[in-house]
Amino acid sequence: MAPKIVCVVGPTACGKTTLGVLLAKKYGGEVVSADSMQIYKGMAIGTAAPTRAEMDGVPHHMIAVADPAEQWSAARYAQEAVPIIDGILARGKLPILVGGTGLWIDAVVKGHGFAAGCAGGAVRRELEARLAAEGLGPLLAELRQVDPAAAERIHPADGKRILRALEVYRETGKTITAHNEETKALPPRYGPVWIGLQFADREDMKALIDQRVDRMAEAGLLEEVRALVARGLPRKATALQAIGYKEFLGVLEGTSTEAEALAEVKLRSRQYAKRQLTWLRRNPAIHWVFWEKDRDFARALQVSTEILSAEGVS
RNA sequence: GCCCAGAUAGCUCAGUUGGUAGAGCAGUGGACUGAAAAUCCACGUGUCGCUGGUUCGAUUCCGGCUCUGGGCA
Repeated sequence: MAPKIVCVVGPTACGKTTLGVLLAKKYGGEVVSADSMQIYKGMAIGTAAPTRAEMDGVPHHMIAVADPAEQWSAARYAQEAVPIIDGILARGKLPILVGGTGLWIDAVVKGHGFAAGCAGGAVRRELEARLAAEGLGPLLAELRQVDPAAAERIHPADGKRILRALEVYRETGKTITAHNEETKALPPRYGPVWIGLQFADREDMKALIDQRVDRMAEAGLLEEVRALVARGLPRKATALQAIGYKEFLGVLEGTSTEAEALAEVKLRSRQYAKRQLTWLRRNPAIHWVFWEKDRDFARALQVSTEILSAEGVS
């Protein structure tokens, strides 16, 4: 029987952090963050990483543990998060996975292993160079040769996935299609109880996102970005792809005003939240807690408690 | 007050040599197995400012009006 863990999910700004802490305190748990940007150091403001005060004495893992110059991946995350979760279980405590990066959570919960190959690897670099030189056509044709199923499944414009499919074949001699099938058959690592937070009205979510972005700016997002850049972070670093950072970089470089950047960050955050929802909606196991106008955490905790006891967590 | 230019999708605009219109952005939905805050896909009816006129037919041409820019007073 896979050990029980709790997963708190939902779009950005929906209150995952707060509910995670409340649950941890109630159940004697520890929070493991599953956030592809909070993982990096020096990005607390723009990623709305929990502060000391917000953590409220609850141990948090996988936040600000990575050098922003590095590029982390779902695979690397899972590699590091799984032992931490197992450690929490071994101490007789409840692991609470809290985060907005769906793929990362799945990578931990499911039996998934990722096939070999990684960003910056020789094969990847070679394929990227070919993509730049020849365009997608030849790569897609090659994929059709080695893995017709993948060529069929992946959209012909999705360069990233075509590239990865080819990479897997080159690195392992096995198709990504075969790899996915094998990995799908693996038993799940954990027995997750999914709690999803979401606004009943999209407008309320928008209002809260706007408010939160304004607060980030007040809290010194621009200075945070400046500090990252001052450390010599390369422009195309994954960490600088984070919403808020790439836009405020423009302010530092003089290509946009702070007001423009602010509006852009709000917009991108909204679109990001929508993508997160699309990812989560296909997971039928999630128990959704819908916020009305305001986020009523007492009620959310109450509902979560009922869900957890129904699922046998105590 | 006069002159000029605009007024078309939520926004910015294109267009129709007269046969009721289409891009980008936004929005909505979707995909997603080592970049995932990434990457990619699908979805376009709106009194074509109002009102007269010409016309078989006007969003398109003509007149008037309203509003918005800019200029002259």
